[in-house]
Amino acid sequence: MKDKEILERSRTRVIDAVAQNMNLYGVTPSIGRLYGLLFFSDKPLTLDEMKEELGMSKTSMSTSVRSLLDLNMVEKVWVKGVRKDLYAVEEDWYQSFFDFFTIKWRTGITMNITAIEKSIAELQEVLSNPDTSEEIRELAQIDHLKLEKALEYYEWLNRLVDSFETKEILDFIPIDKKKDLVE
Amino acid sequence: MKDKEILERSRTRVIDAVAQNMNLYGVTPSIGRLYGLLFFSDKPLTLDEMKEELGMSKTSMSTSVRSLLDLNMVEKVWVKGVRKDLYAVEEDWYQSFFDFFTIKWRTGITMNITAIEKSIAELQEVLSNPDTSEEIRELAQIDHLKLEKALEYYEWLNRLVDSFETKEILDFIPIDKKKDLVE
DNA sequence: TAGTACGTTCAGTAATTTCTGTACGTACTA
DNA sequence: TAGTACGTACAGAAATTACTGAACGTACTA
Repeated sequence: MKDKEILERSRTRVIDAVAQNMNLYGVTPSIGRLYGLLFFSDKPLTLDEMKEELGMSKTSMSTSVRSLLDLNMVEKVWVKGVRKDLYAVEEDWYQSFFDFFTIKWRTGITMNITAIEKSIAELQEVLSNPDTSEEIRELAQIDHLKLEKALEYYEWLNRLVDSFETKEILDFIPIDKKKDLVE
Repeated sequence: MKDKEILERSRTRVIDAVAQNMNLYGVTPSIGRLYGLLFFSDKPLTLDEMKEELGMSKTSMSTSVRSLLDLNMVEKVWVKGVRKDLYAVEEDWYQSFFDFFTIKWRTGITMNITAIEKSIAELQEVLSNPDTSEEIRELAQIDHLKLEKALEYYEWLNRLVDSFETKEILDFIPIDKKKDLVE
């Protein structure tokens, strides 16, 4: 049966590409392939089915699915009468994209802003002290300036992530290609 | 000398945060710390200075700097009379951000679009063949639909990256906080 | 031209990450 | 209540990635 092979190959090609792409975003290739499997599956899958399909351990399936859940890329599905946990992909890829980067970036941004603000405060302390030597004062001033610029950048990034989280970015880059239609 | 320590500590804190953040984007912590070092440095550094400062091998410095160069986050600086190569950070963090994601994402997007288009073509081939069994036809149709949706998503992502590359995103999310001033 | 200073290539090593199998806890079933 | 089916923690194994040091090529220097 040749056709079946063609379908299979067409899936595999896309799954590989998607997995590689997700890997670029810091997701393990295995997790990426699992996502691909779920993406093409016509029904939610159990851990055992995934294990079977990917030839990996159940433990791996468990932890991988959990990662995808944490990123809101996969959801737990409840089906009457089925005892095993079932999982399916979040169908809306835009939503997944926004969730992924909101979740992933927000932490980093917050951490950076906190660190920078703390350091700025320390530098200001040094600068406001009349006993500070001229040499130190100059160094502190330079660093202070750099940190202020960095802070501004992270605040901008925060606003970018806001526009992901609220989906307002879609007002600027609409899904519908005809962006300039309104004008 | 207490003040010097404070300055040092304030730098280290930010460098660590930045490195951790970059790690989130798929950059090695070592490379992140190197970037931090260059960020705070008041002058361009040589490989030997970096090696000294970070306590790592020159080989590592060479490859790490190359990575940062590839991402346009660091640039080679030429100074009259200095034989060694000198490197400094790209001062404009927004530019670095845009370059980073343009470079990193574009490849993945292109790869995915290619793969998806190829698979779609194959599926259409199967679908247009009158000998195709009803069972196969149905499967192909479902996959085809999924791939069309995925394609739409990647094309959207491509437009998002376009807005990074052209910096048009700054029209929507301005660096200057007062976004709604014009209205 | 020989000598030296530099950056990089490459093969091997170290460190980290990912994966597996066993053991365990919980919840449903008879 | 005992038994079974399930998901997950955890420790060790396998695979991958990051790092190093020696050797090499190139270009400047005397």
